Amino acid sequence: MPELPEVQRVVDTLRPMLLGRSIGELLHLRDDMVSPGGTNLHALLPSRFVIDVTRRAKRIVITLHDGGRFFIHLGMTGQLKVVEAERERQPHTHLIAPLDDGRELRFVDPRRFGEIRWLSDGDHRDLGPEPLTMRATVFGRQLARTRRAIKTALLDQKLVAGIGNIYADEALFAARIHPLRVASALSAVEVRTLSRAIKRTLSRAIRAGGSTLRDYVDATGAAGSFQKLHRVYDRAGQKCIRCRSTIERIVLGGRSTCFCPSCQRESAG
DNA sequence: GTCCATGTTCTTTA
DNA sequence: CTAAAGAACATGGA
Repeated sequence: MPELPEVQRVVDTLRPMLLGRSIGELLHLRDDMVSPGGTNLHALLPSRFVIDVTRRAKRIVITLHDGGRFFIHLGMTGQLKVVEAERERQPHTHLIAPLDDGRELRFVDPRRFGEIRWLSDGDHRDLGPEPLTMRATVFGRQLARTRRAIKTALLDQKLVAGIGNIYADEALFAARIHPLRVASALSAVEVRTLSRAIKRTLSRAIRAGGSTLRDYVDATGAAGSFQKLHRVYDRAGQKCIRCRSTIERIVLGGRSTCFCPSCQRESAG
């Protein structure tokens, strides 16, 4: 469920519900979801209050009043919600943190690809620039260093952080760049076009509340609607909205990749 | 039973 | 060193 737009949406809806709230004794914690191993959230969270909720890449970062910080990564199926305490618990709930307003912060993740990580200083170092605010020249410098396919490069969180399978395909379509093009072989014009396409696509997706394919909801439980605006993702076999050609699907880096063979030509000419 | 899935990381292979 | 391919993690839906 979660790429940058979905995570941003969770942060935006979570922030007003958490700011200034203090956390009580944890009611439930599956501690193998917590890293580094051995981190004792039962000791770290209670009686502290939340002063900030932000996003870095696909991570939801919560800052406490004494400077302690942790993040939650939603993996594929994670949900982070604030609900009334008496609300029935969903299966696969791995964290329940009671708040001082009668509500609870809950983390639900059936596939358990997500994680809760206590942050020590210097974390996030392994992540590339934020795509919404990066300069095109920085992006270009990153791309120039790799001969991988551009689609594969976009999914590399060290190269640029926050893009996943949906938005990589959608941004490449918007920029009319074939997913198999060698990253370092893109022209300066193409790099700028792609940089802009990424920002525009992500911004539109955030405005639409993200893409809900199956599980994704924001912190209030609301689904997104950007899936209705997908041009190529999950549209293999259907007609391109721009040229009526048939959208193709290939497998790249183990991920399915959808593109329009006519709008996104493989040779630069 | 099969295949596929919005993510990340590790291993093997070239 | 780069990077591609495959598997792994765990669960559920079609």
